[in-house]
Order: sequence, then structure tokens, then C-alpha cells
Amino acid sequence: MVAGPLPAPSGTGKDRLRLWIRLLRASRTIEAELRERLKKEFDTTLPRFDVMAALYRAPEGMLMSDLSRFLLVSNGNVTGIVDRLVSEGLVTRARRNGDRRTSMVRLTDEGTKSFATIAAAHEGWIGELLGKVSEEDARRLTGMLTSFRSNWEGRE
Amino acid sequence: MVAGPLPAPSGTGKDRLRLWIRLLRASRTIEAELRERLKKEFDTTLPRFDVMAALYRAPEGMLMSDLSRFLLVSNGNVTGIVDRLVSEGLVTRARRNGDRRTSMVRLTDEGTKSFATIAAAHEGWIGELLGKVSEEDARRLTGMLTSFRSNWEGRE
DNA sequence: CCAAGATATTTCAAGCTTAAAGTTTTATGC
DNA sequence: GCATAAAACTTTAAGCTTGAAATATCTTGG
Repeated sequence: MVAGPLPAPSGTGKDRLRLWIRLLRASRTIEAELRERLKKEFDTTLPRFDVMAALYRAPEGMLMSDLSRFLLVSNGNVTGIVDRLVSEGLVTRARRNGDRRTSMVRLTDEGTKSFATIAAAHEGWIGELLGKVSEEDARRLTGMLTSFRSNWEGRE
Repeated sequence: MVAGPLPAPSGTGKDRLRLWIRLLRASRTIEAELRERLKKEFDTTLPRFDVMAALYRAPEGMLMSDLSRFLLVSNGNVTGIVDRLVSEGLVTRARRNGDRRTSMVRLTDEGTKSFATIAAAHEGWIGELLGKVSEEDARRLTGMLTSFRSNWEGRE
């Protein structure tokens, strides 16, 4: 065989490591800002917002396991957050006839109304925080991240 | 927040919101994978790794406030993580002559050795997890994220 | 039917995280 | 000097997070 110079498998990992660090810092910076604003302006938290956002897209409701899969967090975690949302009257757990292990989690009317308000502010904040990223860059970056993600989907 | 596209049909913010969601999902996916491997292979955690990584770059040591600023986390948070690292013998708090409020936090020899091992594995993992991102894309993406960050530096 | 396994969820212990309040030490204005 | 403010850090309470163990329910092969 005419084995040419091997394509240096890891030799160039430096740029990827740098990318990861930037990625992490960017998302942490934005996350911190969002958390602070959610707390200050709506007296809520990011995890609660995440759960409500997921439920908002699913008027028919979601199972606990749907939620944890969609949000990329553990089962036990969702239990606690939903417990608190239920106790605040924003969400309900509806027992199902068919399978008594599960329950459909849904936004209440109050939860829906509350989320719509917060989501509008949230979208504005993101526009502001990412204001310096041009729409074109945003689309290109999104594309890169999407292809990255599809590389990982279904691994866990 | 790992929410899907919100129904708000605001014309211009849409792409940025989508970008934010992708960014968050990507970093959470990678973070989860790293956390799991750190636990399984080295019986440690991401926050511990982050602190040790910061200290590794600063052989002369860092103040608690330096650490919390650099890592983008709260003061009290760093206190707990450093406490645990100290109790494991990986880090020391050296009282300073000048200012008795502060102490220099440094890696111990054991901590340095331990971190070097873990960091090597970590760099390999990142190379693997971001393997589908070309080096060129990685550099371009890093550039975008860097300019974004500089937009925010000094705001808090 | 029913035992054995699979699923869906909750509980638990340990650790991470923040914001706010408290402690100790240093710096400053008068 | 010395009261007062500022700075560096720790403590605290509440909530988030995970992985593992426990519970309850459903499914399936015999």
C-alpha cells in the first residue's frame, strides 16, 4: 500500500477545544442574564420557564418522560419542577384512564396566560442579547450547530 | 432553555431565537456527556474540573474572587467547590501576609498531576464530540462567539 | 392466570447554584 | 485616630441536578 502521511487524527484538536470553551462561555453568559431577568421581572426561574415552554407547544399535554427527554434533564429533576409548578397552579397532572403509571402534564389556563407574557419578553431579550449577531450569521451558526446535533442524536 | 420555536411570529428575532435554542441544546448535550465521562472515568465533576482548569493556568494561584469572576459563577458557589477540593487534597488555600481577608488558592502537586491526566482525556473527548465540525468552521464559529462575548464584557 | 420482566415515575442522598445576609479585614474621610 | 464605607469571603435558605434505588403499573411467555 502507498500509505501517505496519516491525516493527523487528533493533532489539530486545539481549535475545537477553543470552540467548546467559547460555546460554553457564551451560553453561560446568556443563561445568567436570562435567569436574572426572569427572577427580577417575573419572579420565576429558567427551569420553570423551560418546562412551561415545552408544555406550551403541546396543548394536548406531555408525559413526564417526554418532558425529561425533550429538556435533556433527568426524570427526577422534572418531578420536582412540575411539583412546584402544580403547587403554583400553573400546571396540572391529569391521570390517564389507560395507563395508571403515567399522567398527562398540561398548562392550566393561568399557566398558559402567564407563559405567553413571559415568552414575549424572553424573545425580546434574546433579540437584544444576540443583537450583534447578524441574521445571516445567526442562520449559518444555527446550521452548523444543527448538523452537529444530528451527529449526536439518538446516542443516549 | 431547550424550548422549540415559539409561536410569536416576530419577523426579525426569529433567527436569533432559533440560534439561542441550538446553542443551548448543543452546550447542554456536550456538557451532559462530559459530566458523565468525568464521573465514570475519574470520579469527579464538571465544576471541580473547571476550578482545577482555572488554577492550572495560574501556577501563582488565584483569589476566590478571581475564580468566581473567571468561571462566571457566584462567590458562594466557589467556596463550596474549593472546600471539597481542599478536603480531597487537590487544592490549598494559602493565607497571605498582605491582606488577611484573602487567600491564594493553588493546585497541590497531587492536584496538578491529577488535572493533567484528566485534561488530556478531556481534550480527546472534545475532539471526538466536535469531530464533525471542520477546523475551518470551528475557527469561524469561535470568531463569531468571541465577538458576541466582547459585546457583553463588562456589563455585569 | 401469573411470574418475570419492562416501563413510568417518584424518592433519596449528595452535590451544585444563586441571591442575600453575615463576618472579618482593609481603606478612607474628616 | 476612628467611624464609616468598601472589599473579600463565608454562611444560609431555597431550589436545581444527577444517578441510583424504590414503587407502582403494565406486558408477555407459558
